[in-house]
Amino acid sequence: MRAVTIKDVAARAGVSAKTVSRVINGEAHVRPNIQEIVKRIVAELDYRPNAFARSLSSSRSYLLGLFLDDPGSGYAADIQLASLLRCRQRSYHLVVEPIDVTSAGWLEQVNDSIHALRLDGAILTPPLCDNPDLLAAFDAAGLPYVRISPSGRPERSSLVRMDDRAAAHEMTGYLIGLGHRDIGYIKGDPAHSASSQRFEGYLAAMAAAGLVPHAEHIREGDFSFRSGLAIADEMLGAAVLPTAIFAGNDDMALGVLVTAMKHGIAVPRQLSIAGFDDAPTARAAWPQLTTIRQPKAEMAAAAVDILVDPHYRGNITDPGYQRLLDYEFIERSSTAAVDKRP
Amino acid sequence: MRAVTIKDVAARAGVSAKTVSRVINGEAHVRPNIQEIVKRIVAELDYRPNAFARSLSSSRSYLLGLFLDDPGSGYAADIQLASLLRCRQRSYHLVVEPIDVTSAGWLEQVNDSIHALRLDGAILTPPLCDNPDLLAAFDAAGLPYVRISPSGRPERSSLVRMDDRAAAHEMTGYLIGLGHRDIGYIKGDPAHSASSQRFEGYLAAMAAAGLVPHAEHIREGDFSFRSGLAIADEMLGAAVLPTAIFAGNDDMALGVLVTAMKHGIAVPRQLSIAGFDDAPTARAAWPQLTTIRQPKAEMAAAAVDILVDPHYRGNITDPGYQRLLDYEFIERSSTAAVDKRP
DNA sequence: CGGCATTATGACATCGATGTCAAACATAGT
DNA sequence: ACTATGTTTGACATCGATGTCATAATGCCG
Repeated sequence: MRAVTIKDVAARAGVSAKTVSRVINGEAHVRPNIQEIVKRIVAELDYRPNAFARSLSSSRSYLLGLFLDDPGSGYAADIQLASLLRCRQRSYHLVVEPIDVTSAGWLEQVNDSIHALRLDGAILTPPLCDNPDLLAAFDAAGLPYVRISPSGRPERSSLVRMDDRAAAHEMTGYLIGLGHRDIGYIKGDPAHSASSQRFEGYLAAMAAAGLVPHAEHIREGDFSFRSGLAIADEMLGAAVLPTAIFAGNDDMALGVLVTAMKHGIAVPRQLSIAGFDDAPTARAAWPQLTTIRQPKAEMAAAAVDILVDPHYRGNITDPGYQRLLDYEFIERSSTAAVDKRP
Repeated sequence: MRAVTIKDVAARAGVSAKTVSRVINGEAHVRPNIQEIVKRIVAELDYRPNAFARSLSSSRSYLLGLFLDDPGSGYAADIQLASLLRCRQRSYHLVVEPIDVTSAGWLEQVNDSIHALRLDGAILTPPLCDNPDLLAAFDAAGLPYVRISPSGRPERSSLVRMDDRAAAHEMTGYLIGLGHRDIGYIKGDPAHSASSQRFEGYLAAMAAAGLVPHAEHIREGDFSFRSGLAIADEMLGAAVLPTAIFAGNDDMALGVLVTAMKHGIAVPRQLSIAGFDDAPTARAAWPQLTTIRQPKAEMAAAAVDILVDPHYRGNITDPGYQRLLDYEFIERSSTAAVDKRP
């Protein structure tokens, strides 16, 4: 029942443990025929290197940490799955670390993980990627990290993002193109930098079309379905209604959708609704939401790639380590040309 | 920048490394005043044991594996988060392993994880917990595992579950109590044993009330929103409509809800809809779904507790290692007394 | 105060891999 | 044939903790 070790393989193959190690790690300087023999024995014995022993001696852990703020969200799930799969391809493992910055001692917990597990790298999702204390802890530990969609400071670390501003600009332009002039906007959680970037895109597009947003039709939510519900309830109960509402994410857009139904407002005939994120529920809703697809899987995979890249350490300013990925505009049935009839 | 090791602590405290080890692991036979000194030095130097070294020498990895079939689902997210938090409390770490049993070489991948990481235990979620190949792999490796809601074979391993049958029975009884007689049922994915258990509960409750289900109103979906949509579309387009539909999970129930809206059928006045799971979307929908809350977090935590219990190894038949947790019936607004008017 | 059980402590081997370095071997050039 | 150079190979130390076991210190008793 004892596990097979490198020595067993070495003995059986008639070579030293070091040579087996060389073959396994694809190092140079091993005669081809010996390589073959070793590989055969490895397969025969079903040998698998012990990750702990390897980490201990090589001081690499082959472990990446994924730090999440809200692990229950669909966003987190997508990022996690994609990173996991990419890690597997690169024979790394992923350790998921949900962080609750409101709990006492959270920083201590982060340090525990970093040091006990000797992580080789970390992936930070919003809004953690903008938390100065957290970044300081990583810097102090000398742990390389990649931020996904951070708010700024590109010089601080490598990062992976999409252009939220441009996407929101495009969506707003699309609504304007449909003939909408009074377009409401629901901002997201101000803790997320994406919220302001998206809002800026909206404002810029409105300004470019010479439109002035109706003050009552610009609100701030927190990215939750619930906040979408509440805000829409106020907005749709008022005297003057917008003909379109652009929400900072799909969850809030769905809140608007449900509220519109409750108020007997037909979507998209009387009200167009646009979201952001392409959450699974965006497709599940009826009518399906027009939205922006974030390249979440691609961002996660790119983050892993950067961290495991052997040339990576240190040179974060290399443009290859500052990736901008493409979003996708998705037109579905929650938006339509403005209804001209009185 | 070199990390602090146990030797550093030992030297500074004027004791041997072994004594430091004893203090850290709370072993007996260390004089109280020495314990204090060591603890002080540990804090001063901010020492943290290297998990790899510890695992290597103790042949315990302090790692638990969570094996998931559909990592994107809300169910998976809930289980994962709860296990993660409990692992942290017990100073274990969790490695999440999504398994795609349709992909080639999945079993090989599982074996890799088991052996390379030397997992101390595994948590299996449905439907993986019923996969004979997977269980065989764990047994062969001598890896203890806890199954969450398995279909049966309680003698095979310790397990944690709730009574799906009783819950479905209760829900059906509740609908009957509201005056419903023609209650449709949408079965879940037959690969999940919960599907049949819930269906049995439904059948038993109907039989107990002397009701015979309308053959056309019993269908089989696959737990997806989409399948709920399709099935409801057929059922609600027919001549004879049920007055209530009980779906095997919330996603399908939501499909029914959306379809009812599309057909202009008022919920719950003309049609009562009940779900199962208490998915987040069940509360988000409008009207909110009447459903059954599964004790997912409690099940996950219990699974972790069992695995890290030092008395655990082997004696799986101990009743403490076969836990049945309580579900909760949640009445919301998608169900109502049957409308007597013609 | 001596004898004996018990507690406290540390020296040393060990877990299973990789890093270092020197020795053995091969190849080419003169 | 004899260096000079480069390629293969393995012995041994090492990573940082814990397990084992021998020994030192202590406590208790008559």
